[in-house]
Amino acid sequence: MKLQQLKYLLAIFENGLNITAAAERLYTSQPGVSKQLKLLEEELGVQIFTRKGKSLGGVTPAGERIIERARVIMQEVDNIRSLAADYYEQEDGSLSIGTTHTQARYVLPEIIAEFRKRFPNVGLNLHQGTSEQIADMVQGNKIDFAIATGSQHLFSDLLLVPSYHWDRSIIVPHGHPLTGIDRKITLHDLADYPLVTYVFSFSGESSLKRAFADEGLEPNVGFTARDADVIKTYVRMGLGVGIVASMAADCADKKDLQVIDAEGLFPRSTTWIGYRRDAVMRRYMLEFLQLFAPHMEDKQLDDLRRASTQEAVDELFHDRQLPLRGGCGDTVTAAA
Amino acid sequence: MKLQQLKYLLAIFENGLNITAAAERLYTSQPGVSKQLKLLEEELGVQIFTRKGKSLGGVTPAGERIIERARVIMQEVDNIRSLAADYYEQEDGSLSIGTTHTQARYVLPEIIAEFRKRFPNVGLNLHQGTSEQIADMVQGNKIDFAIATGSQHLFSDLLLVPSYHWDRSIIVPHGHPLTGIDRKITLHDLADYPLVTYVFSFSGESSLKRAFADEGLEPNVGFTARDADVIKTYVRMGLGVGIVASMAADCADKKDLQVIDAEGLFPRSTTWIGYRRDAVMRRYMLEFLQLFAPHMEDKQLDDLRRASTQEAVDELFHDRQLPLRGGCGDTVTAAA
DNA sequence: CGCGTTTACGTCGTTCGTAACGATA
DNA sequence: TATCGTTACGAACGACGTAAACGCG
Repeated sequence: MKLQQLKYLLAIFENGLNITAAAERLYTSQPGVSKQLKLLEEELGVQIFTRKGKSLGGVTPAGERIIERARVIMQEVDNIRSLAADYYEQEDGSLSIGTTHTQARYVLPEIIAEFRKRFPNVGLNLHQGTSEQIADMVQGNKIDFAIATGSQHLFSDLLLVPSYHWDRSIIVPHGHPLTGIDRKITLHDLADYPLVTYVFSFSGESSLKRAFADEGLEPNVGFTARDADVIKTYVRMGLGVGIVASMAADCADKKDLQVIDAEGLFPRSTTWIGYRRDAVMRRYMLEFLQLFAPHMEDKQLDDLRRASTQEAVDELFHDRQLPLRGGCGDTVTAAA
Repeated sequence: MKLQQLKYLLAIFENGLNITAAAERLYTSQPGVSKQLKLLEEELGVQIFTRKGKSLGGVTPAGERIIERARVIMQEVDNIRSLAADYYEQEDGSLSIGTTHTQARYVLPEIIAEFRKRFPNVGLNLHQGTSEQIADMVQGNKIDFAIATGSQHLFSDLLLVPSYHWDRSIIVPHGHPLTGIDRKITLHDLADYPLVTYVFSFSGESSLKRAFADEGLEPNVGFTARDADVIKTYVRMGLGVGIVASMAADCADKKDLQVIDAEGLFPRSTTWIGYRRDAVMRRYMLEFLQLFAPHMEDKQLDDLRRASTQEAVDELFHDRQLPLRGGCGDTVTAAA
């Protein structure tokens, strides 16, 4: 058995049992991959894939279990490489982050700027998507970090570090009736207008809808979009009242949009950053983590390295104040 | 990086950083091992071992972590081989068991006889030792199963399956005063005589001493030995009253020794069988497990396969009756 | 000078890529 | 006939073992 054979095996599996495609991804010849697969199967004495004529048809039960194990092995091989590179004090490498639009657009820019300053030789890849798509990226081992809000159930392979809280903000065009109310806006006020907000996540229920339902109200959701910029565009066009993450209520928008703080109207959300529980983190990854969750002290970061279960991670933060991010993406204050 | 390099690395480490010894164990040439180590270090860009002149001096911090990971990898490689061999329906292989004298001498013989009948082509290795020695065997990955009583804390790498209970028996020469007592023997009765029993485990406290202490008595332990056969010999010589596991109060001894049941005098003990939590079990291993813990039904065996934490294993048995083993090694009855 | 590691080098087996072949839909 | 996997073969590479050199105690 050779590591290369296991690598080929995984590549074949991950390319839909197409040896040609796997060979291309591996930058090698197709007969080579074919042969190594055959050698592996011969050595083990089992078929890993069923054959449909000459094509691969499916994965045998033995194959499934072998693939599982091969995954662990390749992960550990990567870990050894990471470890070594870190001890070698090499500050190059690459960092792939899967995240949602709000984070990518309103929160990460300054963090990434700072990170680039500290690690100019680390390549950065930002992969944007829905929670589900990010979960897929995790599955395929495409990203080092996932950053999202809620949807914890999709990320059982990751350890999630709670990073900050945020509330929602209401955005309306200047002169909108809601701006005339001089007391605190209520859900009842909002229920009168068509709302423009985020597409509800496929999984997990919408905390927005729930907030209305708890007051016996039915929100009039006129339009949903995946990202705040689209929502703002439609709000500008007078299509409704926008409800977005406070971080997305950008200062720059105040020229043509009015931002109303909606703190207290909806449950506060918590954004987390997650990493594979079985992956070794390079030093620059730890630093990124600290940039993203700056409330973490060095000691906690160190404890985090040792934590291997979500419970252990939660334990580290359960009595901790997380920062609260407000408009313009700034950290406003510490939340209770 | 190659699997062979990792294998060599571990061999060097396990042979006290002596490359020559490692090469011999690997049935290969010493320069080959030396070279592969060097190549690995070069590829990773870190020293794994510190050098003392030309000899290896110690393990670097990076080396320690790399060795840890390499262990996992080699374990998974073994797992893949095991899996494959099982699917190939090969009923050969080998089974190494680490256990104590009592098990090896009084309990395992008939189990092993049955096992050999079912799997004549599986090589069997019985390694006998104290709990501590067995723990070392586990550490060095020398055994597939460990069988012992108590000492759970020594075996955190294993999943322990409780297998049966047993009580102690008192053995005395014929005509000993204790045989004249026609009520149930008490600890007070025993305290009058010098006792001959097992060497107390280094770790964990002696339940025997504790039982006496709970009644305000101080036992007069005259002599301790590691195994029941030695104890019996000294009891025959009139050196004291023997206290041994009931299984060891062999029927054959009744010619010259009298066996007095001590049920209730001392806390009941539980013998378990343990296997590495990260190892895949071959079919014959599962069957051995079932032979040793026959109260397990097929369904439980299947659940066991999936269990990955000790809690999950305990859960499977917490409302289960374990068999009770009595004199002559027979299973007497189900315990409450 | 013995012990253990590294270096040097010739041999042999393996991997790789190209090219040709075979099978399937 | 297009797609995909296997077989065949020569070139390049890498692993292994022997022999010899080196460093240390």
